Amino acid sequence: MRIGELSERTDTSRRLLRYYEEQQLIVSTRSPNGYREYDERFVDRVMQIRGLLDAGLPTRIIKQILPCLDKPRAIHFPDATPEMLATLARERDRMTERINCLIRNRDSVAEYLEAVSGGLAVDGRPDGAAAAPADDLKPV
DNA sequence: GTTCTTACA
DNA sequence: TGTAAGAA
Repeated sequence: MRIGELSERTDTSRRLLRYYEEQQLIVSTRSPNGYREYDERFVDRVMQIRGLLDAGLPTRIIKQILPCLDKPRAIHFPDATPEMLATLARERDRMTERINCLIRNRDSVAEYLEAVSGGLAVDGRPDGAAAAPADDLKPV
């Protein structure tokens, strides 16, 4: 597929896709006309990259750990250098810190919301009816 | 019409 | 990251 389709399917701008490629987070082949051609599997790959980016990891780090995240279940100690393991552990801890921070802020906002709108959610829906993506952070 | 590169904000 | 220009 060309960049346009990958862009739509991953909800990522063409600009960003080219940038990711520049940072070597993804690769592509070229059609005779020069257009970038992507394999089906890159849809998932881009999604994962976005997730890591959203988690606050710099592209520099993502480039290093992406290969390992491809097959987390597989036992490939071969390329698991001590430096990389340390990096992963460090990033994991930073993620945990952010999650805790988000939870605190979410709870603060929720508390404020409940204090003002007596039982009526700001969006008009009954309390709790609104989607709460932040809940995905709880399991930590 | 879609994509490419380069460059600027 | 977005957007613009000029070419393919």
